[in-house]
Amino acid sequence: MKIDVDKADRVTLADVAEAAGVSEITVSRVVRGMANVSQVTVSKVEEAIVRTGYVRNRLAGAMAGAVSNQIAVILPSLSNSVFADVLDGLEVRLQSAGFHSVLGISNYDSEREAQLIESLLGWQPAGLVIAPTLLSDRSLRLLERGRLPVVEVMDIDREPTDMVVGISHRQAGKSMAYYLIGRGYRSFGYVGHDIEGDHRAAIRRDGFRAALQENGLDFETEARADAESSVPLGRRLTGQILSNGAPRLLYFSNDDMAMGGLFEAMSRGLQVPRDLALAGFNGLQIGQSAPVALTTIESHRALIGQRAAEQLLGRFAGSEVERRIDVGFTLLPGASA
Amino acid sequence: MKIDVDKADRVTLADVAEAAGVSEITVSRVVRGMANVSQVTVSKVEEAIVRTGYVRNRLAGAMAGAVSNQIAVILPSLSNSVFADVLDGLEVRLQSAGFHSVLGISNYDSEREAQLIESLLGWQPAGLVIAPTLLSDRSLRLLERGRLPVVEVMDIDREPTDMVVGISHRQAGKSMAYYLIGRGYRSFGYVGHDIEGDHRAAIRRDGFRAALQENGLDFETEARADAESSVPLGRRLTGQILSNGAPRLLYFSNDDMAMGGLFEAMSRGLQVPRDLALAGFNGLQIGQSAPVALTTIESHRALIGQRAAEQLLGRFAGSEVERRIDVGFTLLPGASA
DNA sequence: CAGACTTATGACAGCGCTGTCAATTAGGCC
DNA sequence: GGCCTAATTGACAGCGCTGTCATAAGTCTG
Repeated sequence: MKIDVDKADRVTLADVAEAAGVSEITVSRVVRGMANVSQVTVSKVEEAIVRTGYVRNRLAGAMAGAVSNQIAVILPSLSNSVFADVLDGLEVRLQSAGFHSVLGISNYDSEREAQLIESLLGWQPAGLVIAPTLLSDRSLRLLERGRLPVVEVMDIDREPTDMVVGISHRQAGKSMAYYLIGRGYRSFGYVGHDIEGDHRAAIRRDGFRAALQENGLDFETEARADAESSVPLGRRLTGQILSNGAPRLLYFSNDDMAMGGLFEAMSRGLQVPRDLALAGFNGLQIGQSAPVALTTIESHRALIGQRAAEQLLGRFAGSEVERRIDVGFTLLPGASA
Repeated sequence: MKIDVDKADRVTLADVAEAAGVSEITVSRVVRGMANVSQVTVSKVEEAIVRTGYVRNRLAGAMAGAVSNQIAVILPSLSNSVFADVLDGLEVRLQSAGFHSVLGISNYDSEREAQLIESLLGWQPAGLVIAPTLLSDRSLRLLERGRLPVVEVMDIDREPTDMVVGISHRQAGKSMAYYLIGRGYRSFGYVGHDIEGDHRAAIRRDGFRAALQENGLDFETEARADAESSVPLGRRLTGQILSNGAPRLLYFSNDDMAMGGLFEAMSRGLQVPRDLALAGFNGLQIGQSAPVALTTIESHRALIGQRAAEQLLGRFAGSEVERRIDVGFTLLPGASA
């Protein structure tokens, strides 16, 4: 009964074909905008499509062998605007090429990540973009078996399974340290969020520290918490550090944290950078608009998304593409350090 | 040739069935975790699945009549963290129920929105969540024909096609005005972004203004730009207003804009709220952590996403659900006004 | 105007899975 | 032990579309 009702009003290619007086395959060709159909037929079919209210069933299309226009996207989080930016960049390019993203949020959990990969792969997507958390062995096996283009995004500090687009977070950390040392700073502290989960933040910190050590320096203090990065967390940790005699400069795990630090300093009536200097990472717009513009590193997140999309599109088009794309970063010398 | 290769290493139910010495349908039941399979068989099949490296093909599953576990999600933008928050809330609930979202970004363009609806509907999703821009007639027709649960999110100020989850932006605007009038403010200005595209911002402004007029007041100045909302834009427009004798209080189209205003005021050495008072909308975390906490309205964005997900899940479970859910908003009395 | 193409259209099978219904086996009871 | 119910398992068709190959119609040459 219910099935009958469904059948009755679900419009299929066959219905359109009948309405237009042509065969299904011809309608299919019109729908897909293929060239080898005469103008007259095209008009007839288009009219029939409108009349019947046909909506293409891509499920069936993809099943029948045509490739899917879905791209699986796996990100660790969306509450951090960084990944929203990447997704935004991706979407811009993908959509204009007629693709959609199917989303999965791993929440920095490598088990969940594996589940997501498996589950999303089940939709036979045309490609996969992932900002990996840890990529368990199981995940890697799935990706390799998948026979589909895979782009890992964000950091290029390790060997990609297939392709990778991002920046070297180690270099980003080092660059900032060199810059600051060059500016004359000699006393450093670190303020970070949960860098177990966010390994890229950990790599930046390591890079920064390595550069310090090259110059016989090291962090004098570190404040860390097991929470996701946020402005209030940055503020709280900075407060903690300031209570016990702060170093000259604080390096933050990212701009959210650094904004918290800046706010805390302002609240205490400190002069930035005279009394306390601050540096972050990401180049968030808000940091650049602050009364004291943040010294930070612009990580070109949307560009990473766009490039990732282009890598996939290139592969689909059959062209040879680079396996590793470094979009580079830009040090933004603000007023905060 | 190529086809042969594909066939050779694409593992299907049939392969697993053979490996386990049972029928396809039995494997299918195991994969779907159905109850009526004996323990012995389940183990045999699970072993075979691992051995063959089988990955479920949901495309075929959905085609064969089982419902899809995909939810179409259409948002106007992702660069605004507001929608990222909604999406985040959605994902939390959907993922734990085994659903995935297929994403579309309309970029506040109603033509694009219609295209996206049509295109995403082609994947036969189980449900649709949309933060509508304008919903052209064509879009509405598609939604009605779609015979699938639809949740419109963000504002409940107009009649829903099916279900709606959000808040009344008109009320939000009014509430803020009442609060500020109650605090003794009598001189108001408005600073806004492109409210042609963002009709919700327009509604808030209208509500605010209506409340002013109830009290014989009105905006003394307005500064607007045709751009998306952003901190720098807020800063720039505030600067403009301040150059020609500002009103006592500035009402901003949202918190991003208000943060810009706050920064501009600070940069000019103004005391907030003594010299200039500011109010925003959204309750962004950063505004609450600022040295002068922003007076604003918390719009519970993640909650909207979660509730939208629950509406869909409720429908799938066959339960009767409300057509209209007002998640409410919370006025956050900050120090800025 | 025959022969060689090019263009337009269609028939058919099958993608991998699941709903339906039937068949088989096991367990319980008098 | 025979009959009945419950638990397992399987056969079969078909979801809506597109790739492949075949056919029909039109276009050009010399």
